[in-house]
Amino acid sequence: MRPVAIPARMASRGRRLTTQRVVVARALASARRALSAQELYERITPTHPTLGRATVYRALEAQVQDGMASRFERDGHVSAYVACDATHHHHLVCTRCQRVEDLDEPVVAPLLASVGRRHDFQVDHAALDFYGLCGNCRKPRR
Amino acid sequence: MRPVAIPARMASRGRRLTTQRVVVARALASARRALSAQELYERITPTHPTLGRATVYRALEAQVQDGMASRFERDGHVSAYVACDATHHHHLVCTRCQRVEDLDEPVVAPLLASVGRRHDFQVDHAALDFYGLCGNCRKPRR
DNA sequence: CCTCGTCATGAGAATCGGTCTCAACCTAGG
DNA sequence: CCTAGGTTGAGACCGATTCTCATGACGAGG
Repeated sequence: MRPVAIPARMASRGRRLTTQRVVVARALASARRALSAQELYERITPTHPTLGRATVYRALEAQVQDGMASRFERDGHVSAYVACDATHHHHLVCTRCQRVEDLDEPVVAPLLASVGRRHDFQVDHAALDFYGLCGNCRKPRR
Repeated sequence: MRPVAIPARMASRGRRLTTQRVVVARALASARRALSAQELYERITPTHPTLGRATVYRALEAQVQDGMASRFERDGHVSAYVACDATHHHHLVCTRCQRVEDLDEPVVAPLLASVGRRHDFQVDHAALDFYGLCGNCRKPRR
């Protein structure tokens, strides 16, 4: 599914490699869509009943810091996370099915240039994600 | 400051015109930047000590629904609000000083077109706000 | 300008993500 | 092995927002 060994990407900056973090990382990577910490916790609990809620939050935070995941704001003040590779890019998050697509740099670059030209404003690259409906969710429901 | 009579814009859809909502609307309109409900509450309390916190939240929600304000997500799962006119547009929110600039349709249109062309994805117009640093906040601090 | 049906309000309790605390534990380096 | 220091799990804690419910006010229709 994701040939890159997850553990290999978790050793950064004196961060220790623990089973818990690997479990969380695998669970997120295999989801292929945006999940909240709570949702992830519920997916993990059945197979790892002793893994604590706080550990999930901490593991997700670590992944975000290490560039292995990005965080989104979902409606209702909830954070959602998606696994992503370390090369920076932006995302299209479907607000209905939570599926995430990558949005490449060339698509957003003109926008940033345009904003810079018209307004004196530096858009935060890390905050540049877009929400909406994917093709599937836009089809008329039966 | 804002010549349009606020009360006149608050009568929509059988919504009652109460002093409390006018107070909240005026306070937000005169702020000219993004404020959280709590911040707004604190600005209102000195002059209207009996106005309840819940009322502020409800008034802000009503304003968002009626197109008199937009809501942003600030770090820490806090909502922030800005007064805006009913004609739709997007915003540049400075994450440091919370000042808000308007971003006109012509600037974002090419982006939406580009996304539609490359990915089958309909970006939610209402969710299209950008965060970053305004010119002022980007100047080197002394 | 009085009445009534509703919707709105205020105060505090309740929720609910998320974070913090701390003792026990484990990883990595020597 | 042994130690130092990052990690963990449980539960307490926090802070923003929402809910509850009795009371109060808006405003349409007499």
